[in-house]
Amino acid sequence: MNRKVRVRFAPSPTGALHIGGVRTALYNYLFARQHGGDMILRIEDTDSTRFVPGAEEYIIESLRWLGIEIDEGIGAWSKNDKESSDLLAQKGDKGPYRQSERREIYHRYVRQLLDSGHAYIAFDTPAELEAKRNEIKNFQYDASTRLLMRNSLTLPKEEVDRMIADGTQYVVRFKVEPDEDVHVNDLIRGEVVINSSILDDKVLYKSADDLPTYHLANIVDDHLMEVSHVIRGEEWLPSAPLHVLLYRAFGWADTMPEFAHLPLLLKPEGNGKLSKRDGDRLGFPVFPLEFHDEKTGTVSSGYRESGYYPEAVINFLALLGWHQTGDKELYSMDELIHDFSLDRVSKAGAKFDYEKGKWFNHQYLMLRDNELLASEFLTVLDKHGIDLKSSGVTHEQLTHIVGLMKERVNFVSELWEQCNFFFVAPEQYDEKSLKKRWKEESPKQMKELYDLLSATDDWSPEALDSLVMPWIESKGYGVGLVMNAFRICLVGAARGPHIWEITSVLGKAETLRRVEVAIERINTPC
RNA sequence: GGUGCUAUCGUCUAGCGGUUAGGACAAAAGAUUCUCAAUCUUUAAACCGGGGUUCGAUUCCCCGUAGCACUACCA
Repeated sequence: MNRKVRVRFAPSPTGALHIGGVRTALYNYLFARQHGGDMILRIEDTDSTRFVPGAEEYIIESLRWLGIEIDEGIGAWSKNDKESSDLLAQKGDKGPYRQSERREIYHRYVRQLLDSGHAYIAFDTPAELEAKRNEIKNFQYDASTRLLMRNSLTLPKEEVDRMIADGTQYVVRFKVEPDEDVHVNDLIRGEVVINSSILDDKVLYKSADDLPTYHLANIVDDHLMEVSHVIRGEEWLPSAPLHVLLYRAFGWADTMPEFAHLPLLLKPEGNGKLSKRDGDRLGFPVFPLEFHDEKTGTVSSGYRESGYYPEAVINFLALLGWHQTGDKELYSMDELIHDFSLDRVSKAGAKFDYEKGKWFNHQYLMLRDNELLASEFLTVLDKHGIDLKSSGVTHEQLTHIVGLMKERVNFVSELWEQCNFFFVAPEQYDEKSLKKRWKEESPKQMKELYDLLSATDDWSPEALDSLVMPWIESKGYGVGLVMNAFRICLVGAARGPHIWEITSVLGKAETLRRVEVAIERINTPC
């Protein structure tokens, strides 16, 4: 079948888009781009009771942040766009792309199924169904039980018509013919066969809100929107045979899309698939962007706000369930588009390894230009109340500092705790470092060092090094002891970059001042 | 309970009948350094079990086991 590749990402606006959904979107996108096809975003809001305001905007904003473009549907955008302002703009001639706006279309197709005898009307109330479930073990609404129920198969036509006219609530159910092996060809798993007898007569439409259910809407829309490949989570695999049956019932079997069911993202610890609630419980984000739930008033952390770069999230996610032959780990979006293939997607679920996500961010942070990092760090400094000018650090120095320190952090925000001493003098001195590095003779040595340093005017790292090192040797002091005590004076702890890098940024006056303060403070315990 | 999917180091995975079973994250050790990191080197770490098929199975088939998913008028 040689038709144009068209895929869709079809989330429900029931809250924040979670990271598993992001990966599904990503795989769809990669597949579409690789084949020169279209990526459609469709909103599946057929459950009116679960709609969450703002969820659509959230989904689209997330995809934009990550660089997953949408060619058609809600929120269409491309990287070449100049910041299109309307987040929810629709694009494409197969719309509307929001299922709640497609009622008339679904009416038509429900009618078709009813007329062709593939579906029937059922009046059983939720309470009645519940009663049946209690009465009959493993009750299922199917060929073996449908004649026991209140539906258009068992009730006289006049009564059915009358009830509908009276406004009695009803649903339309799909009439599954029993005992037929339904074959589903899955691009990742191969052929899956399920006997139709285990399928129930799924509800396709509910009169209560005049909306179809997922199953009906999904098939009708994929057909009308000429979707060529359905790439979705594995949780849909059990209902894939039902979908095949629906395509057949509509007479669309020959243009049925191909299916690919993706392995699930699993919890890092214990069992089960990664859920929305796992995030802050386990200490990592499960959402791309921070999410404010207005109903519960809770805030869930997001990758963006946690300091992740989108390219790190993309790279990390791409490799959770897909891997090319070989050892390559770092992939740009373009490389992913080039290398991705559905037949190399793993079949088993992948535990979500958050630690590796950090490592990916570390990689991308190190690749980042120092100037850019410096400007990012500036906003972190600002949050800590640091103003570059008053701290006496120049922009050149900041860029230099960032360059020195970037390889030791995973996030820009971590830069603060690694190098705050460049901007503020230590308030207190680290207990452990003192114990190990500040000996009885340290105050005296520091005093001598103070005198030595005050006498010089050449403050370059090289000059200081060739001044101090021979001095230590001539005095017979331990290099480690002197340098670490010195470090404690300047930093407040035994950490940080090379000591002359620190003195060079601090300058002579500040360096001497810190030594002076330290000698006094450390000797007078309070 | 029923149905389906899945199964290589702790984790993500490479392997597509014959390999010392490879890489990465995490872990440990060492090197380096004035410190902490980073870096480099090294180490430890896996084919779920049982049957087949085969000269030969991690690889193919079956069974078992385990994990997961689904089993709504939710998607």
